[in-house]
Amino acid sequence: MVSRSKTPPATDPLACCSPVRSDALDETQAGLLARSFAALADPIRLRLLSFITSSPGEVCACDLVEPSGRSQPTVSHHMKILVDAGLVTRDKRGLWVWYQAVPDRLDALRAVLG
Amino acid sequence: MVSRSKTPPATDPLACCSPVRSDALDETQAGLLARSFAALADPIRLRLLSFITSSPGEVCACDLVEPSGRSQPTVSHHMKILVDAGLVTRDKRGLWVWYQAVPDRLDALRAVLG
DNA sequence: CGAGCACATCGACGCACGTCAATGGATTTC
DNA sequence: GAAATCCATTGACGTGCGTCGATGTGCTCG
Repeated sequence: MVSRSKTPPATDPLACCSPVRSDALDETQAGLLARSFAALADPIRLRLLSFITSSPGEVCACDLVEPSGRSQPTVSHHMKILVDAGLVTRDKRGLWVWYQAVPDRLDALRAVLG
Repeated sequence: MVSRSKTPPATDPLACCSPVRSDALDETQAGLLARSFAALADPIRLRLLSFITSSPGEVCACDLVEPSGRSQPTVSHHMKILVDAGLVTRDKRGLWVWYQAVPDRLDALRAVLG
């Protein structure tokens, strides 16, 4: 045990002050948000998301493999992470899979940074 | 080699279309941004940053250990990651270390999401 | 039905991350 | 100078991630 001192002698004008703020993130909130940010913590996934958000409508998976410079299984793996994070929707029509961004989720993440 | 087909038969109205957008993220840009997002991809770091951003001024490191629920070395480790990512500044005055958020870096990350 | 295509899943491999106890460095106070 | 305090660094451990080749699944067309 150590019996912390916390907030040093108040006589010192440079002493520690605010014990902690009240409107901070909850543990569960932080866990969910961290999982979403983790989906953005990879260059390939950032580029994949960029390809999708910079397109007006949907984007076909077949158009993501070549510009990303990764193998098809790797791209599929990363797209699954983006979909599981709720940042992108997946819609299979016929042989092809179409991806679309989810603006609400992106707004939620933006809100945490501001 | 595989000689992909790319953009399937144009006769099909549901066929693949946009090959790729032009204003997408560069590889180097994506790498730098991913490192910043990786700093937010951990619940403890999100809470630490939340403690700082929700405070009006600076926050003493001694006031971060207890509410985070982690050991002192672990908190120091995570704060170093936040500082290296440029999201927080570190200023040692006397025995104590004071942290402060960097709004410009947070704005830059917000810009990528919108 | 059978062949061909688009995409997902599996298995395996390195490598990086989160965590803590123990230790070290720097600074103030006596 | 010695003791005490705050914080950073080290070393070690388990776990998860990124990557690819190989294989599986579902769909379309002849």
